[in-house]
Formats: sequence, structure tokens, C-alpha cells
Amino acid sequence: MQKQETLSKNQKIILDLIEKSDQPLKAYSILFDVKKKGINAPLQVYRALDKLVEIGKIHKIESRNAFVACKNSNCQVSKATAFSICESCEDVTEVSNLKLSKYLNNFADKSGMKYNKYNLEFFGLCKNCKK
Amino acid sequence: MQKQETLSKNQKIILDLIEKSDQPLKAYSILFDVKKKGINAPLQVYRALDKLVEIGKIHKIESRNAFVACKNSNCQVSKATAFSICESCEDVTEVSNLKLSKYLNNFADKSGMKYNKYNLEFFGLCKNCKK
DNA sequence: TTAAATATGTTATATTATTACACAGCGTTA
DNA sequence: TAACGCTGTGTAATAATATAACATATTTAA
Repeated sequence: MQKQETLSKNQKIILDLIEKSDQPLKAYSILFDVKKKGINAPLQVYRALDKLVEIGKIHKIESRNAFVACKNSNCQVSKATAFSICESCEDVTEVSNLKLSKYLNNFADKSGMKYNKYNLEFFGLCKNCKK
Repeated sequence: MQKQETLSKNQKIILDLIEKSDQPLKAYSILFDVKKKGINAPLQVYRALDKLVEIGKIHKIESRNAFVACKNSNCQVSKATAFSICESCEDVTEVSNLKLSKYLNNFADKSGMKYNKYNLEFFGLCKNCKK
């Protein structure tokens, strides 16, 4: 949590916004929302997003080009991420399952390549949409 | 394999191109390459790509906005995909590991959501780039 | 107290993807 | 065989996502 203190102005504004949303936000919707705070250009948003992803405060949902706050309160670096995505309502939830992350962090296939990061996205129908 | 026969002209041209490449291709690079075959517009490419993804002939590498041919020769539907991506040379390989796919296909977390699809991307350095 | 590193602001532009509309070919079925 | 649904094609325009290039400010650390 101590890293929070050292965020820059724009980074704070944008992290705040993302943390207040329970769903992933897209870069240009963020831009729209922060214009009233003096952030005027896409690049200002993307720069903050890049930094926030880098330090693990937010994650990018690659299949949706959208960003969510990290729910692992102690997450410092974004290197092992998993999400479940409802294909109907687009609700996204971060999956935190110790077994899963252990399994994937230790995964090695025959290529001999050692992975230092992964991103997993599950798709399905959420409880509400299954009804 | 029998589905191959029923691909349309544009779909065949584009699948051919992707299958001949050992690395993921981006939509506009595909467009550039197939102009000589009479495919002139992005939409023609995207439509073919959508279809090919749908029937499992190719996969989209979400983090790279690029498309690779499916290496599972008998893959009919693209519902469980895993790739390893070298962050230095951008080499991408499809991971086919029965244990992994079983594990992920059966994965269920506390949300009770049942997944019907997933996409997993591992990142690291490939053998060549590790040297 | 200067240099290096990080962040900001702005304009322009590149890259990725979709909307909207018109029409062609093919198999069904009525 | 005509009407229909379905899938695919072609084209133009535009939307959505992301980065390059340049100038300047602020913070950090030697």
C-alpha cells in the first residue's frame, strides 16, 4: 500500500476512477470522465494506465481493451492474472484462487521456456445471465 | 478437416496466408498481403478472420491483436486456447498440454460460474532470447 | 546543484475495428 | 419456380484504440 503515496497527480485521478468502478473501464471513457479534472488528451490517460498496470494497481482485460482495479490488496506487480468474463452482460471478476495461480506459476511445457507472467481469461455466463 | 472444403474464397485466401506464416499476423498486414488477390478493404479481412476464429481454424492472440493458425489439427472450435509469447522476439507458440487443458476446462471457482471457454497467454523469454 | 529519471501537456497521426448499405449465390420449401 | 433465409461479397465512411514526436516541468539522488 505504501506505493500508493507516490503516485503522481494524473495517476491518482485515474486510479481513483477505476477503483470506484466495479467494472472495467475503457481508455476513452476514462478520458471523458477525467476531462473535468484537467486531463485532456488520450496520451495522458494511456501513460497513467501503463504505469498503473506496471505497478500492479490495475489490470488490462486484453480481450476487452479495458482496465480494472486489482482486487488483491497487496498486489505489487501484475504478473499472474486471471479473470472471468460473462459473455452476456460483460461482467468481469478477478479470479483469485491460490491453487490455480500456483499451478500456472509453476507450469512448464516441453518447450523448456520458463514463464514469468501469464494472463488467463475465462468466458461463460454469470449467475444472473444463466437464469 | 472436412469443414475446410466449405470455406469461401476470401476465407481460404486468408487462412492460407496465416497457415503459411509461422508467426501471428495482424489484420492490416494480412490486408496488405491479399490486395494482390483482390481483397481491398479491412472489413473483408475482418469478416474472414471472425469466421475462421469461430470455426477454430485460427486463434486471436489478444494481447497482440494478431492471428495464428491453430496447430491442433483436429480443432473445430476455438474454446480452450493457450499460448506462450516471448516478450523479446515476440515469437508465439501454441501450448498443447492435455493436463493443462483438462485442468482449466474443469476449473470452477467459488463464484459458481461455469466457464465454457478460456484463453491463456504465458509471457517469458524463449530459448534464443534467454541466451 | 546539477544530472538523471519521471511526469506533464499538446498536436498530430497511426493502428485496429465496425457501421451502414447494396447486392450476389445457394439451398430450402411452399 | 418464386419467394425466402442464410451466408458471403464489395465499397465507403467512420469509430475506437493507441502511439510518435516534441517541449517543458518536477522529483530524486549523487
